[in-house]
Amino acid sequence: MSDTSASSLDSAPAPVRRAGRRSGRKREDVLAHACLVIGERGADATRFADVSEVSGVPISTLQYYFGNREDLLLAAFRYAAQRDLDGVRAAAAALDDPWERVQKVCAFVVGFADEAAPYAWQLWVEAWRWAQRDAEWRTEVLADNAEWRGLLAETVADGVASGRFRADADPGRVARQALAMVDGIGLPIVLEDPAVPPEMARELLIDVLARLLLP
Amino acid sequence: MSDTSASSLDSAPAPVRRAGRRSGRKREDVLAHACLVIGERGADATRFADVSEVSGVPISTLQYYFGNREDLLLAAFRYAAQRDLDGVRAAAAALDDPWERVQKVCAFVVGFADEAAPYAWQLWVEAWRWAQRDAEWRTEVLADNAEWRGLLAETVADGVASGRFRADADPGRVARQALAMVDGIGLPIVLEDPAVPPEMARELLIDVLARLLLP
Amino acid sequence: MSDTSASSLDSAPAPVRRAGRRSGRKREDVLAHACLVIGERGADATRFADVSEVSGVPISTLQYYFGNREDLLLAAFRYAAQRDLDGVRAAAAALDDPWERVQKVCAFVVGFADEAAPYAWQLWVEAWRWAQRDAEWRTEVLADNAEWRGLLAETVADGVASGRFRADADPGRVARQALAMVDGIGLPIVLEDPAVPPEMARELLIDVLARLLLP
Amino acid sequence: MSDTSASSLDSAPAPVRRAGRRSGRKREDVLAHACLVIGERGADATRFADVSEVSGVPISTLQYYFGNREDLLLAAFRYAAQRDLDGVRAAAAALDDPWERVQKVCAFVVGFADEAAPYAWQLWVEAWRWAQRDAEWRTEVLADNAEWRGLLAETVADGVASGRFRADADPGRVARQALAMVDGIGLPIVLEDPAVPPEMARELLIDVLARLLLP
DNA sequence: TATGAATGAGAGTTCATTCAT
DNA sequence: GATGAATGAACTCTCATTCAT
Repeated sequence: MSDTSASSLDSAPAPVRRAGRRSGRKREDVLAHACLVIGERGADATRFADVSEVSGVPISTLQYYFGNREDLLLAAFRYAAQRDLDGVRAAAAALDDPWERVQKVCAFVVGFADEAAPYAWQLWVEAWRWAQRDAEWRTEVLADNAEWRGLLAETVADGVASGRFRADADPGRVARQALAMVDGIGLPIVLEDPAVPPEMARELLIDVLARLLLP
Repeated sequence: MSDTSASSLDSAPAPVRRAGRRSGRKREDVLAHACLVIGERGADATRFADVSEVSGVPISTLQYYFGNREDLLLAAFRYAAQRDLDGVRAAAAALDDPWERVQKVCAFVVGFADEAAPYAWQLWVEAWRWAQRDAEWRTEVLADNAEWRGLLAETVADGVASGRFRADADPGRVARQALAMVDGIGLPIVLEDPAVPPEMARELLIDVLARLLLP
Repeated sequence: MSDTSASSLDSAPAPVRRAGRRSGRKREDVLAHACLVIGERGADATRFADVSEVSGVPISTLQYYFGNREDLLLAAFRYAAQRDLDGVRAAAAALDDPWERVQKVCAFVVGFADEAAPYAWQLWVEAWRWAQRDAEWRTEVLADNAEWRGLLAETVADGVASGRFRADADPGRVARQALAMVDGIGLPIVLEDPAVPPEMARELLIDVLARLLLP
Repeated sequence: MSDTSASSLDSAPAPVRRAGRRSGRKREDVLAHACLVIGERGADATRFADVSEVSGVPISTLQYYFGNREDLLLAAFRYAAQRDLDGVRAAAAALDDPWERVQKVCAFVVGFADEAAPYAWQLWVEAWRWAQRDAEWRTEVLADNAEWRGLLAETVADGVASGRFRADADPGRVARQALAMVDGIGLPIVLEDPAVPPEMARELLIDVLARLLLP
C-alpha cells in the first residue's frame, strides 16, 4: 500500500526486535540443530520447515525466536563459529610447544569433519558464499577470520620469542599464509577429492608450515 | 597424477548429453550472461527470470535450451571453467621461464577479479558449495581441479628438469600445495578482507611458492 | 538480503509487469466476479482464495493476470466504475428533457442496489476508504468523481441554455452540490437505515435538486 | 423521529458489556490512541501491534482490556463518536441564533480535519464500511446518525418556532437533507479533492442549507 | 524451433490468540 | 490485574514447469 499521507505513525519501519531476540532456553538447542541442517542441505536450501522438523520446534516459534530465515541462518553460523573457536582454543591451550600448538590448530581444522564439530567445513563454505553478498555475513566472517589469524599469530610470536621458530618469521605474515593454506587444503577434504585424501592434506599442510616456521 | 576419475560416485546414469543440447552462438551468449547472474546473485538465487532478463531470451526458451534450472547452472559453470582454463593456458604458454610461468598462473588467479574473467572467484565458491551435495557438480569440480593441478605439476616438472627449481621438488606435491595456497589466498580477495589486500595476497602467495620451488 | 555490491544487475527493482498486464479472455469475467466478492466482503477482506473460488480461476492465475492482490482490487474498481458510468450515460442519453435527465442520473444512483450494477454503493464506500491512503486509488476515485461531475454539469448547462432551469444556476456549482447530495443520501441507503428508506431518500434528493435548478 | 432502534437486526445476543469491561483513565487513553491508528491505517489494517506500539500498552494487555480485535475497534469508534457529539453539542449550545447554530453544526463537521477531532472523517468512512457488514457496527452507526439528525432537527424546529426559518420547513426532512449534504460534501474534503477545496465545500453546503431553511 | 499462457507446489511472514505466571 | 512466551491458521507471493501453438 503506497501511503499518500506519510505521517507520524509511520515513523519507524519497525526494527522491532534486534540481535538478542527472544531468549528461550531452547534457542541454543535450535541453533545446534540448524547447523546440522545447513551443513547437510546448504544454507540456501535450509527452510524453516527443515529446522522445525529436526529440532521439534514449531515454525512460528522459530520465527518468534529469530525473526526471519536469514537471521536464523546467521545466528547458526555465529553459534558454530564460536563453538569451533572455543574448541580449538581449548585444544591449543593444553600444549606448551609452539610448533605442536600450530600443528594442533591446523590439524584440528583438517580433521574437522570427524571431530567434535560436525559440518564445520560445510558451514565455512556456506559462510564464504553468503559473505560475498550480505554485509552482515561478511562482517561476521571477517571477524572470525581475524580471530583465527590472531590465534595463529600469537602462537607464532611465542615460538619466535622462545627460539623454537625462525627468528625472521613475521607472525602476521605467517598467520595469513597459514590460514590460507588451511582454508585451501580444506577444500579437497570437504569435497572428498580422492586426489588429496585427508592424511595427505594434513601432511602437505604441515610441510608448508615447517618451511615457514622451522629454522 | 591428475585424476579425472571418481566418476564412480555419480548417481545419475549420465545421459551423455555432454556439450549441451543445442550449440550455436546464442547458447554461448546465454551462458556468458548466466555466469554474470550467478556471480552476482549466487547460484541458488539465480532464477530463470534473472537470466532471461539479462540475456533477453524468454524463459521458456531457456528451458528449451537447457532443460531445467540445475542443468542451466551446471552448463554455465562448465562454460566458465573452460573459459578460465583456456585463458590461463594461453597466458602461461607465452612464457618460457618456469618460475615466471608458475607465478603467472597463480597471479592470474589472484588477479581474476579485475581481469578478463568476471566473477570467476564467485563462481568457484558457488561450485564448491554445490559440489558438496551434487554428484554431477562434484565430478565437474574435481575434474577442473585436476586440470589446474596438472597445469601446475607440468610447469614444476619443467622447472625441475631445467634446474630452475630445486631438484627435490615433487611436481605432484608442490602442485597440490600451490593450488591450496591459491584457493586459500583467494578467499580474502573475494571477500575484500581489508586485512589481506590483493597486493599483499599476491606477495604472500609468491613467497610460499618461492620456498617450495626455488633453490 | 542486503547486498554489499550494488552492481549493474540490480538496476531496476523489477517493475516487470504493469498496467495492462496479461491479456486473457477471462480477465473481464474475473473482474466481474471480483466486484461481487468485494461488495460482499469488503475490499480488505477480499482474498485471492475468495475470488478464485467464485470465478473458478486458480489463485496463481489471478496473480498471473493482475500481479498482486492490490492491483486486482484496483482493477476491479476501475472495471465497476467504468461499467456504472457507461450505464448511467446510456440511461441519460435516452432522455431529452434536462430535468428528467438530472433526475434519472441521480435516481439511477439511488436505485443502484437493485439495478444492473450489483454492489455499486458498497464498492464506492470501499473506494473512498482506500483512496484516503493509496495514491493510485485516490487518483482513480477523483477522476471518476470528475466524470460524474462533468456529466451533471453538462446536463445543467443544457437546461440553463434551454430555459428549463433557472438562468442563475451555475453548472459547476450545482454539479458539485448535486453530487454531494447523491453521495450523502446514498449512505442511509447502503446502510439500510430504516429512518431513511430508499423511496424517501429519492424524494429528499429530488427536492434539493429542484430547489437548486427549477425556476 | 430519530430512532435508535433497529436493534432487532442484531444477530449477537448482546452480552450487555456496555461501557467496556474495564473503565479508568488508561482504557480511555488506549482508545484515543487506537483512534489515531485507525484513522491513519484504516480499521482493517489496524493490528494489536500497532495500537500497542502507539499507546505503549502491551498486546496481551490490550486483549485483556478489550477482548478481541473487533471489540477494540468498535470501542474506539464508540469513543470517537461520543467525543465528536459532545464537541459539537458544546459548540452549538453557545449560540442562540438557530441559523448560526445550524451553520456551526455543519461547519464543525466540514472543518473536522483541522479541529479538535483528529481523523474524525476517516473514522466515519471506516464506520460506514463496517456497518454494511457487521450488525453491531450498523446499530452503532445508525444510532449515531440518529443523534446527529436529532440535533439538527431540534435546531430547525427552534428556528421555525422563532420565525427565523421558513414556516414550511419540516424539521425531520430538512435534518435528513442537511445530514446528507454534510456527509456528501465531506467526501471531497477527506479525499482532498482539488476540485472541491474545503472553503468551497463549506460555502456550497451553506448555500444548500440556506435554500432549505431561510425564508 | 521457439515462445506465451497457465498453473501447482512450496515458502516466508503476519497476526490473533492461548497459556502460564 | 497484567504480561511475556509460544503457537496454529491463513494468506500472499515466487517460481519452475507443463502445455498448446
